[in-house]
Formats: sequence, C-alpha cells, structure tokens
Amino acid sequence: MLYADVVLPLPLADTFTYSVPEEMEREIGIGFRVVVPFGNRKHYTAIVLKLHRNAPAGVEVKRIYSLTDRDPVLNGYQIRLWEWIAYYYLSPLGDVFRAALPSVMKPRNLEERYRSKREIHVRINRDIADSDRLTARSKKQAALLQSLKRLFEEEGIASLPQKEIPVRTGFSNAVLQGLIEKGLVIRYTEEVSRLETHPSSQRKSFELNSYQQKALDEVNRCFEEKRVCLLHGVTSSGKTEIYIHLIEQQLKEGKQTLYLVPEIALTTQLMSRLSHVFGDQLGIYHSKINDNERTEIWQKMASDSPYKIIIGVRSSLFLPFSRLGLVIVDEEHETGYKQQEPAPRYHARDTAIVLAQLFGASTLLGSATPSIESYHNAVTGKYGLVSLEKRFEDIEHPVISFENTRELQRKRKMKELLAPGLIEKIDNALKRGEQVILFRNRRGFAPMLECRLCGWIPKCSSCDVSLTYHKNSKELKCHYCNRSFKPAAECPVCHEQSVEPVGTGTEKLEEEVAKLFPDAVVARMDTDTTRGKHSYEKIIADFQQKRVQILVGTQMLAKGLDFDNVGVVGIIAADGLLNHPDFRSHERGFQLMLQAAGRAGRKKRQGEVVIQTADPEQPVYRYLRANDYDGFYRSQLAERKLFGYPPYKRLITILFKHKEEERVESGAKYFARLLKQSLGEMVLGPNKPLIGRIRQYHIRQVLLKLDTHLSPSKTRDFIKSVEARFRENPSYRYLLLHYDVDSLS
DNA sequence: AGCACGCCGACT
DNA sequence: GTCGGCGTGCTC
Repeated sequence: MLYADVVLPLPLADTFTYSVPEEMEREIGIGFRVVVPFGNRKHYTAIVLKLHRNAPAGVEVKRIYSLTDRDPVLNGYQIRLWEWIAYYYLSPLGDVFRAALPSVMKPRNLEERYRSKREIHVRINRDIADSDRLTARSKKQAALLQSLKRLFEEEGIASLPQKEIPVRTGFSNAVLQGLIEKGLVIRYTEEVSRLETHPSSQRKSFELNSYQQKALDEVNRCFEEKRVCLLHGVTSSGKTEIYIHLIEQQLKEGKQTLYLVPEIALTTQLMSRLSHVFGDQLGIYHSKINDNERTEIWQKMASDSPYKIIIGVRSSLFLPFSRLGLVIVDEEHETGYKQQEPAPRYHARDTAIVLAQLFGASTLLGSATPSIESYHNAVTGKYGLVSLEKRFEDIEHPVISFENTRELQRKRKMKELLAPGLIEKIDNALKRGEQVILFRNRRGFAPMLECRLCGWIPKCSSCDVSLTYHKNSKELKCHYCNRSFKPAAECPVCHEQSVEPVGTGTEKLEEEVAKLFPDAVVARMDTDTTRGKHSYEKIIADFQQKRVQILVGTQMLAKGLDFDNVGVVGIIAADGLLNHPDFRSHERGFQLMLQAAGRAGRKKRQGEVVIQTADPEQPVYRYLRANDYDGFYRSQLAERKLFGYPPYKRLITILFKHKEEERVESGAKYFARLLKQSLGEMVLGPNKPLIGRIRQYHIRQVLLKLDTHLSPSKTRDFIKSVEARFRENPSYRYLLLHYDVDSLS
C-alpha cells in the first residue's frame, strides 16, 4: 500500500498520512495537490510532501479523496523553502502553506475552486465556399465578412471576442448575428487568460554610463566569489538600469530572475518601465492583483514555459521557480519586507537569500540607505559591496539646510508650522517655475506629548526612547522597560505650562501653505486622500504633469517616485521621525529623510532640502547634512553593540496571549524562567507590551537577545523543548503563544 | 482552524 | 427536565 504524507492549510506543524487509492498511484507525486477528508466532516486541499510504504501505527488511515492536478504545483525547491521557513521562523508548516498559495488554490470545500475565465469568440467558417452567394442580398454582411477576413489576416489571428466586433469593424451586432445565422461565422467559448499582456516596446535596454558600467562589472565580479552582493547606490544613481542589465544576462543564460519590491503602492513607475523592456517575459505579482490572476501566474510558473522574470512583493518568493539564477531585493532596508501577522513572520530579504542559495543563484540587495544589518554583512565581508555614488545624468546632490524651530519659536518668528527660511525658499522655487514637496509625518499611531514651544519630548529615564502618551490612564509609558511616568505639564527646558499631546498634521500644513501661497495649486497625499483605488495615481500624475505646484504629504511620498522639477523639499517635523519608541527609529528616520531629500533635484539646478527641527545638533542630522551614510552606520552600530541589538544579537520575541490576565502573566513568567535555565541573561521580560490587550486577549512578551555564536538549530530545539515542558502544565495548555524571529523591535 | 464531546446554568 | 454556553481534545 502506498501512503502519502501531506501538509494541510491549518496552523499545524505535523504532516498527516493518507493512503493512496490504487488507481491514483501512477499519477500522484510529490508536490501534487490532493483533497483529503480531515476530521469528521471536512475536506481540505493538501499537498503531498512524501510518498512511502510505511503504514503509520496506531491510527486509522483515511484514503485520499481526489487528486487535484495532473502536474505538481510545487517543486522540490519550494518544499525545501517551506521547510526552511517553518524551521527558521518557528512557525507551523501549515501556516507556511497558507501564506504561500493563493487562496483559490486551496479551496475549503469541494465546490469552490479556481475557474478559468471564458469569453465568447467568433471565427470565420472556412468550410463554406459559397459565402458570396449567401451574402449576395446583404451588403453589410458581405462587407463585415470582408473586413473580418482582412483584420484576421493583418493581425495573424483566427478569432476575436464577440464584444469587440462593433468597435473593431464598425458593424453592429445585428449584422454579425446575420452571419452567424447563415453559418458563415462561428461563435464559440474560448478560455482566456486574465493576465495582462504587454509586448515589449523597447527592444534594447539603455546604455549604461561609465559609473553604472563600472558598478555592473563589480557586481558581476563580486558574484564570482560571493552569493550575496549589496549595491549601495544613492538615489537617482540608476540602480534600475543595472538591474535590467543583470536580468538580461540571466535571460541569455536561460535563467529566471526574481525582482522583489517592498509592499508599497509606489512601484507603478518601475513596473511599467520593466514591462517596456521585458514585455511578456515579465510577470507582475503585487498586492493589488486578485486571486485568480495570482493562480494563473502560479500555473504559468509551474508550466514548461514560465515567466523569465517575476517582479513582485514578499509573497512572490513562493512562486514555483524552476531555473532561478538571480534574486534582486530592491530597497532592501524596507521594514515592509518583514511579515508581521499572521505566521509565518518571515523576512522576505533573508528568505530570498535562502531561496537563491537553494538554486545556487545570486542575490543582489539594493538600497540608497542599506539596513544596518546588511551593510554590516557587507563591511565584514560576508556579502560583497558595490557603491554607486554618482547621480544619474549628473544631477547634483541637494543642499541640505536646517531651520531650528526651537530658536525660531522663542524669537516668535515661526508662522504656524513653517519657518521663514523655508517659506522664502518655496517662494523662490515657485517663481522659477519649480515644484515643492513638503513632508509632515503622521504621529497618530504613537501619540506623544510635546512642548509646543521648544519641541521637547518626554523620554524614559533608563531607556532613551520617547514615551508614549496614554490618554485613558493619563500616563506616559516606556515600550521597553514598561515603566510608567506621570506627565509633567511644565516643560523642563522652557519652564512653562507648554506640554501638550500632539496629533496629526498634514491637513493643517496644507491649510497653512494654501494661505501663504494663494496662487499655487496645493495637493495633499496621505492615507486619507489615497483611499480610493486610483486616487493615488491621480495625485502623482497631477504633480508629474505640473498641474500641482506644492505637494504636501506623509512619508508615503518619500519612496520610489521620480520627479524632475522639484526645487525644494521640506521636512516639517523631522524630530517626530526619530521618536518612535524602538531601537530602529533613528535608522528609519535617517533613511526616510535621505530618501525624501532624494526627491529634490533637477537636471540643471541643485535641489534644496530644508529640515525643520527643534534640535539640529542631533548626530543624525550631522550625518544627513554631510550625506555621510558611513558615519551614520558606524554610530548606529556602536549603539547597537552597547544596547545588545542586531547584528550583535539575534532577536526572538515570544508573545503570550490569554483572556485571563493572571494566566498570561504567570505563564509568561514560567516560560521565561524555563528559558533562563539555559539562556540566562539573554532572556528579557516578560513585559506587558504597549498594547496590553487585543480583542479580549491579554498579552505578554518575552524578548530573547541571543548571542550570535549560539547554534541556531540547538537554540530552536531548546525553545521547542521548553514549549513542550510548558504545555505539560495543564493551566498553560491553551495559552496562545507565538514567535517572531528577527523581530524588528 | 474547526468540530465534537462533555460538563454546568437558565429556560419552554 | 432540555438547550446551549465554552473549556478540552483531536484531527491521518
């Protein structure tokens, strides 16, 4: 008897064994989908991971109900990737399955399944010879038949969708109907693809300039020795062109490329550029495409004529590549690459490196502001490093200047939000016919107190992070040590009753700007104004086509957009970017400001960037002014070393949830105690997180700061053994618990 | 996850 | 007396 071990799309770590009906034995294989009964009445789509002849002991084995496909949906590489993710991110294999496949590919009942799209087509009936006689009394029918013949011949096609006939030929449906009734034209249903096709319109890629060519050569040389290479290229240095050349090399070798982009809507410019070059060899897999389209991309990838290039977000890692040669992770520092909820909480950049390794392929990480981790890996020689410092077409770096808002406040020189110096620069830019972008971050999700005079923000006395203001309890809380503080109404700097909660600010900024520059058209871009499906593109297009002179918005504006007429970029409340309560806040603030600054610049004139801050002496601004990524990196690294963060430690956050607060509290304490027996000081907490209760569930967290020399597999085995011991205690058996490996905070 | 089984309280 | 609440256990 043949047995199949299958994985189910449920949060279960184990596989389940089913017997293979005899008639299925020859068709089934590893990576095939099957439908299996599970539990008393349910059927699930499962995937075969193993075939064997060992009858499992002690359980009644059920039969596989049906085989879903004639070919496997997964290949061996995918299965190994799933297993790695489950192991490394401490998540059940079933969760990996759920994350990997589009949901129509794992239907929960027998009726619901993927259906191909059908269209009514018409074609000419070639079997009828005497068409002239049949249309002799109908001029229009004869003419339509002629024009159809011509159309088909010109375009080298055999049929057209019926609904396109009136538009393409100018004849009404009634005329067509006449031809159909006479049997001269045949109507039939055709299975069509949902995927857009876009023939390449630009056969050749651009020539590289000498700097780009040099960088490309270096990347290639680097791949001879190392699997991973970091391309550190300043904004507008033309990284995309280098990517395109690398992809072309892969095409020549018959290899596939995966081009990962962060989960942001701002990649439309990039995607259309790539599809111009690569046409139908390129598959696009982003968050807006629906499940049926995903399924068709998947099927195409599993077929024998797969896409050669996939550009996509995080989940495109799971597509069934067969000859992967290169993975590009663009904007590798973006935190959106880390999946937060639900499990598996994987990091797409790190998973991409593993995927590439499975194929013996190379990985190129690209960023203007690399993550501290990646840059560290490059500097220490684990990755190769290639720098690209010249901006494309000799656009110069923008000049960065600062406005000290605390000083200006004191001298009563501030307008509401804008410093006089910035107002003047905006005015000049507008007079020159240039455009302006103003950023103001939205702080709503982490409310703080702030001195309205000097911008002072209360910080935790032992953790050096800003405190979060809790309206309900009227308390200030520290995310890290969980201490709470009483808010002082008096600012310790100004000695005045000037400390107030701060809210969001783009609307206010828009108002002020509109008042100051009544002749300019002002637009705002934030989550409120981009709710509609195309509102986003519209705002961008309006700005690009210069119908808008001043664009006000949140950080969503900073990423991935290329404009060519921006004279001034203003960052209004820069300090707010740095005061998020976690150890990456300076890194993120720095990256964001540098990216925002990158929006400034024109072909002829140097762009200007104005940063408004209450504390221009902060080191991060010093590095920003000098455009000194390296210095910033070193300062961050020193801090990370001091406080025990990556790359010096590996973080694993363990979250506990239960409806009874005492139960989570004691459970988390018990778990931490068990961990401490081996890991000692590396175990921190449990702490009550910032949001201590979600949906009736109380939460506690334990943070592991693991030494990097510890064996990852032994550590995982140990954690799992602790979990098993923990579960032996009946009062903790149903405590929910999950892991976040390489957690971001 | 999702379902059944089982043990306790408030209802026709 | 039963209906149904959710805590507990299990699914090949």
